[in-house]
Amino acid sequence: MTAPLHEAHPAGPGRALPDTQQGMRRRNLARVMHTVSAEGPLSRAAVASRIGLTRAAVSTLVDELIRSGLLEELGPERPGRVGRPGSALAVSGRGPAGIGAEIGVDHLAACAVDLRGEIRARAVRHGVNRGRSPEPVLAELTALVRQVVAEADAEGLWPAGLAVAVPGLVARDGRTVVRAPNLDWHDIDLGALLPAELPPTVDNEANFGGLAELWLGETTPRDFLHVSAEIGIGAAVVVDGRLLRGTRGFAGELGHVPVRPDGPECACGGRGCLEQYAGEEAVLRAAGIEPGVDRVGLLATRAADGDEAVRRALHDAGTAFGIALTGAVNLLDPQLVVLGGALSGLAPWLLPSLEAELARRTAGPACPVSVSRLGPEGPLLGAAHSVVRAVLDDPAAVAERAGDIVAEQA
Amino acid sequence: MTAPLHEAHPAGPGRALPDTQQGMRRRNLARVMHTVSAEGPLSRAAVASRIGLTRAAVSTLVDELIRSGLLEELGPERPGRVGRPGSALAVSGRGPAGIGAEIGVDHLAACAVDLRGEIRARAVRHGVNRGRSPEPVLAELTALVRQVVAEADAEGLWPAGLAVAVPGLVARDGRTVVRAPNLDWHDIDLGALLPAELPPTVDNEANFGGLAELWLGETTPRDFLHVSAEIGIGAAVVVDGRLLRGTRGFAGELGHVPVRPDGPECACGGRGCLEQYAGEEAVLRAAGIEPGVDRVGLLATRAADGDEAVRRALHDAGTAFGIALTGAVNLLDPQLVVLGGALSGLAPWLLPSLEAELARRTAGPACPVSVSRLGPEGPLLGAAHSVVRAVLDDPAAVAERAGDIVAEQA
DNA sequence: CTAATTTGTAAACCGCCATGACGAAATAGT
DNA sequence: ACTATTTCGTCATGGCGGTTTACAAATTAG
Repeated sequence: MTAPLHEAHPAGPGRALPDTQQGMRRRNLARVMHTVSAEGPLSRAAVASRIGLTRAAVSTLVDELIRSGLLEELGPERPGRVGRPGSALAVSGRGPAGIGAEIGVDHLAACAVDLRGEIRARAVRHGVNRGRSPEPVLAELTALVRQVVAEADAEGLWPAGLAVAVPGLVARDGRTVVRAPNLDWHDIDLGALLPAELPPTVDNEANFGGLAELWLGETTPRDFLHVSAEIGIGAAVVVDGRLLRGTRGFAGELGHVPVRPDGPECACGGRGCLEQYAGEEAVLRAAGIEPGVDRVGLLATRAADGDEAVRRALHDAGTAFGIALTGAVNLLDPQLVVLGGALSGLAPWLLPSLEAELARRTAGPACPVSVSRLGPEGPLLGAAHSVVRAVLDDPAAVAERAGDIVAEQA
Repeated sequence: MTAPLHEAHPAGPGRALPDTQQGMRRRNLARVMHTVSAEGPLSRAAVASRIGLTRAAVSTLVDELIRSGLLEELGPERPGRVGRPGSALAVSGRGPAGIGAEIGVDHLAACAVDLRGEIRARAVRHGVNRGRSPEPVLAELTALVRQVVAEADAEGLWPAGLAVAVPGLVARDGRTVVRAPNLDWHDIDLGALLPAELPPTVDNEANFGGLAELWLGETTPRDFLHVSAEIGIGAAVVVDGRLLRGTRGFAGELGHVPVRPDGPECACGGRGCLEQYAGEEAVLRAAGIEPGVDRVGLLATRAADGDEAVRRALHDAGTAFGIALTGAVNLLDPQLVVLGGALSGLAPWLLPSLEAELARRTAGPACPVSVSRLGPEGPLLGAAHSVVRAVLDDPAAVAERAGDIVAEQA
């Protein structure tokens, strides 16, 4: 599996894959799953009218999905409408689960999400990972993953895949961490260090955060820019509901967009990159936060307390964000910019100057900016959900494995 | 027809369209057309092996396409290989044609391109359009289009659609020009002013230029940024072989990416936008080119002659491009940046500083920059080809109309 | 209690591609 | 020269998948 899971079926005029009846069946199975997943309990007739197939066709599709354990029959609906009530169908709460994991600078986490999107198991382990070598960290993470898988198993769930969010650049192979500055990792093949029993997918935490916003955000459109600043400043570019990865997988490096071309030097080789003004280090220094633990938390506290130096630092960071985002908005014309991750907590003090700068530099109405409500768990949830989406995108692929599982249990 | 023609069949997991056998047939017809179009004369067996269907299936598809006049049988191949030689199939040089048109600041143009990609008719009319009202300009353009259509008709071609490239922002409806600063047009519905007998599609000239690069460029990848500077500085963002349009259709506005946040004021409301350093006006002023006709031509001549002021102006413009492109490359991670339009002629003097700036600001290998070979006709060709692509993308839709045409002729 | 409406399913049907067999047309080997 | 081999295009058959049509079941409206 070289391509990320949730792009298992990249459709488009470009592909030269054959179009056979089996493919049609698979796509229609996926369509049923997506419809039921997105619009809650639904009768066969309701599904049929939404996806444009006949009731009879949907019946056979649903039968197959129920046999595979991906859908469940909840029983007759209780309608006030005339006519025979339908039998409500819902995505199964047992069967395949998506396993998400996250490698943070100071924590590790894993969780299991069922097809309904419910978190069914989770495990967190705090501890500084900065500077540790990959092997012990991955060993700890593997233990967490196994723990979560075991918990999920106890609830009748089996792992359909594992997705890992890391704070760094990940190659398009979905397993190699090219550069994770805050861990000091370079060119590490995580695929080889993760539990062999699960097909793992690795991606940037900003990307998974953006996907979480796309899939779980309440009013998130299909075209937006999700900005997060856990470590470096990263952005997820979502276009038409798809994540833009770039040729090498490095798209979204907002942190190194030039803000002042003659500004301070940056580790990337450039000068005046956004990170020099709005990166964690830069802001903490400008705010006069002394070294210690949870400096970002302290930053938020002091900002809330009205500390002038802190407020000014955040104001200036917001201005820098505004300049960099002006460029991004001009290039991409997104429907929305979402501030996620650590930024969401600092938004009250960042937003005013950010929005002012963006508005000033935009002809006509400026791109709206909102704040994510997913909190710090966005990347972890996005990772787990990416596996769930892969199942919804191609239920037939999973159904085979599900059959094996059922056979084993019998 | 609200969506641009060449996106007639937007496929993807997001769509909720039914997947029936008719749709399958249509997609397979499209696959045959694309394969034959892209890889020259091909036997049925060769097509079958490329698209993964059986020879029998391809036979029936090809029969249908030949009956519709979209494919032609060239006769037996002359191979040195063993076995019965195949019968070469080629895209028809008669039948549907794409009509492209361009509204430039000082010219109008139209052309007809057949399914093979050959230009079969063209018409140009010089004359300054800046400041003229849309109606007379569109009337002239309509005359050019009718002339081209008549020429094409004489060669057995009928117009399958009309695409118009304009130097300005176009709404996503594909007909409204929101803002064309160099024409001084605002919120003009070109759809209402164009020949009613043809379904027109309007788009930004930078976008069509980028699509021309994608479809006609010799080594153009599927992920690139095409920069053109006919009037303002525009870019076409191509991701995975698809043009990124943005929510409102305004994506690619590279000219208003901030280069120096405190630089000179720009008409867009911002300061220090790329256009203030690399826009036509700015460069001409810095180069000391006096008012007159064909100032860009003069610029190139003097640069070639070694004029120091001109060279310095272009060097500085290249630096500004480098800064703006650094941001774009960090955000999009394209495989290539292509300089097109007027920029290609000035590339010798822009490239060195541009590439130096880009390389300096990039960690690791910098994104390669190349120069388009399409010359100033890129947008016009891209427009005409967008209609051709629409035919290749859904031959069944055109086959119906083709049937009508044949019936009329009989 | 009947009529109307809607749901889910079964049987017959049609369209599309796969399979397998065949003649046609070339090359390779004797 | 003649045969064997290979490849091409086509035809008949079959399987698969969604549609159409019909019908029983389950509800509401009158």
